[in-house]
Amino acid sequence: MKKAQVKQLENIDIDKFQQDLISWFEAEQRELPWRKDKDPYKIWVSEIMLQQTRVDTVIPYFQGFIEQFPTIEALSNAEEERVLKAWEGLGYYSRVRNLQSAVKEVYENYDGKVPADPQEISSLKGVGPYTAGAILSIAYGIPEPAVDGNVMRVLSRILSIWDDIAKASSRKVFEAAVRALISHDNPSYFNQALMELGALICTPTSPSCLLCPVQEHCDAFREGTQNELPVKTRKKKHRHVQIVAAVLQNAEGKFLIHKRPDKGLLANLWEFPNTEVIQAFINEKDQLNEMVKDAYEAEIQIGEMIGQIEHVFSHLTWNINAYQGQVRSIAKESAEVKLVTAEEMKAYTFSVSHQKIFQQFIQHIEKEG
DNA sequence: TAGACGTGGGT
DNA sequence: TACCCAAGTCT
Repeated sequence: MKKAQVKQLENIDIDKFQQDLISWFEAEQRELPWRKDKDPYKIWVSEIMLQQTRVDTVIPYFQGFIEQFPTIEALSNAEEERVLKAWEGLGYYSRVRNLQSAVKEVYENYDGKVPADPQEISSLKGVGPYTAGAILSIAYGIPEPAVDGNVMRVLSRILSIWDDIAKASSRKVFEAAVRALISHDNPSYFNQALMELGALICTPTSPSCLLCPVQEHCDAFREGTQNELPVKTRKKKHRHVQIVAAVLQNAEGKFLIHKRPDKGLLANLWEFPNTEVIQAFINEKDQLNEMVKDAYEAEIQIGEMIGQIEHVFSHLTWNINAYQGQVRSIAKESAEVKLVTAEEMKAYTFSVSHQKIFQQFIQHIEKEG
């Protein structure tokens, strides 16, 4: 397949291709908040948010985040709890913890300036090959490839590259192609145009080839193979986990919440007491009771079920049976285990799954009157 | 290298 | 319902 790729590269008029692509981008690019200036910090924030996330979803988060943390210094000095709160609902929460960690690194060791060196910027937490290339090209005009899913889709079609883009090893094939094609006059627009083309024209299903500014350069269009490319093997189906959870209140009406561990799923986010249901055990209420007694040294009374929730992650599904109940006593309040009022709870960051549990609780209360 | 890591939207 | 998809990175 490498031979074929080199062959297609030789068929391309690179100057014309760059010109057609960039002219189209200049005319058709969307107005996006992170395109207003070239502040490397803002470009960086936007690129992290955009990872595996739609533009429409990111826009309000980007604006709120930049408002709260407008500079490297501001983010560097912010409390993690506030930073997580600004990310609440965006998903892949390790992104923002890595971002803050990397921003601190830049603040302390790079005089507060995002490094313009490929090796230095790539050493920052959460900055992989795509993000490094995106920041270097967009903020600094350095001709480095920024290969994301769009770029692989677009170039697989233009150059007839049949490598499986689901495999990590394929990325370097596309990086080599970009290095051969990229405009050294305007690497920023070149990279952004490739991605914009993938988002607006060269879409995964039913691409708009008739509107494509680089149609004449596209091997897939010539061959009629645009619906077969890119090659992407499918993932295995994920597992389901049964969860029992409870919204518990003490006599004053305060809610018992718990901070998750600093590694793994939903790291450092807050949650309502819950545990995985082990089949070969007693009933689920008793299992939750045991967990709460062991982990929080609390005595609780679990009452009615308030709802059943299915929450789908990318790699697993939680089927949650949610209850309400009371906290009779608790020996160990701590930095990770707290009793808080509904108002105080708003300052804590919860995953969407646990927000759903609380919504069930509210609905149940309203229904009871 | 493949699986972990979120969420919401589309078919 | 059950996939797949969206500007990836880490382990």
